[in-house]
Formats: sequence, C-alpha cells, structure tokens
Amino acid sequence: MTEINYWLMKSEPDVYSIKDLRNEVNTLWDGIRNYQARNFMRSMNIGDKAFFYHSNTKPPGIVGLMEIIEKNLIDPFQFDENSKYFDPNSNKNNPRWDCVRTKYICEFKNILTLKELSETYTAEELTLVRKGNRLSIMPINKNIAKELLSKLEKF
DNA sequence: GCCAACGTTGGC
DNA sequence: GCCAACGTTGGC
Repeated sequence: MTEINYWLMKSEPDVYSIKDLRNEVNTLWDGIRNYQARNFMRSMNIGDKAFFYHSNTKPPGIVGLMEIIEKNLIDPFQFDENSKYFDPNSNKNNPRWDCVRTKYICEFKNILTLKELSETYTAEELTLVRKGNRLSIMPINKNIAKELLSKLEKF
C-alpha cells in the first residue's frame, strides 16, 4: 500500500475552475512549465489528494478537493505550435513536460481563503502563504492537510 | 498598477 | 560560472 500524500494545485478560475472539474469529472492537469512543479507531479502517487486552489481571483483560496488518478502522462501541448504551452525545445523521444490526471471529489461549501490560511500558518508550515510564492503545485504537510479537511468539513 | 520573489536567458 | 536584464506569477 503506497502512502497517501497531499498537494495543492492552483488554477485561475477564469481559465479552469472547480465547477469545470465537477462538470468534467476528471481532467488532464496540463500546462505546467516549471521544473519544480513538474517534479512534484512526478513524485505524486495514484490516490494522492490535492486541494484545488483558485488563484488570481477575489478572494484567492482553497475551493475543493480532487484525487490523482493517473500520472506520467505526456503533456500534448508542448508539441502544439498553436498552443501557448508549445515548447520548441521538447523532443518527442524524450518529452520535457508531463502531467497528471485528477478526479473531482468535492467542492467545499465555503472558500478557505489565503488570508485565513496566512493568519493560521507560517510560511514554513504552509509554503502557500509565503509572500511571492509562485509555485502552482506544492506539497502540503499531512497533519496540516488533515486540519484543513476537518475545518472544511465543518463549513 | 505595483511589486516581491523567483526562473530564464545570454553575454562574457 | 557569474550576473544583469528580462519575464512570469499572483497577491494586494
């Protein structure tokens, strides 16, 4: 039995929201063009849980939960010249960018805002609240993840 | 619009 | 390898 890990994955709701995921049921989490975020995806296990975070919106925060159901999938847009995610330096024999597939679990009744999170946790406990943090995918400490889940259930 | 906090690129 | 210039994310 592989250990379950917890993650946080950001998306701008204008581009792809928790409601889009609910309608679609599952989705390819594509367009990641940051090596650290990509490496986090590579270290995910099937069955891991991920908090869905709405970024670049008012207010930003955690809005739902999803599960990792597939990994090591080639991101097709790196080879699509018409995509903003096209990477001319990626090689089909050795693709540079991959992605995971996530499945909708739930949308929380209330948003757990970044403001609330930053009032509860330090930048060391929760890298999400670190000022200027630009990572779109990051791990969440297991104990903190469980605290967040129990808080979100009480909404 | 501003700016913090990076990541990337390219000259040397 | 160093570093300046530039680009991006994303909160505020």
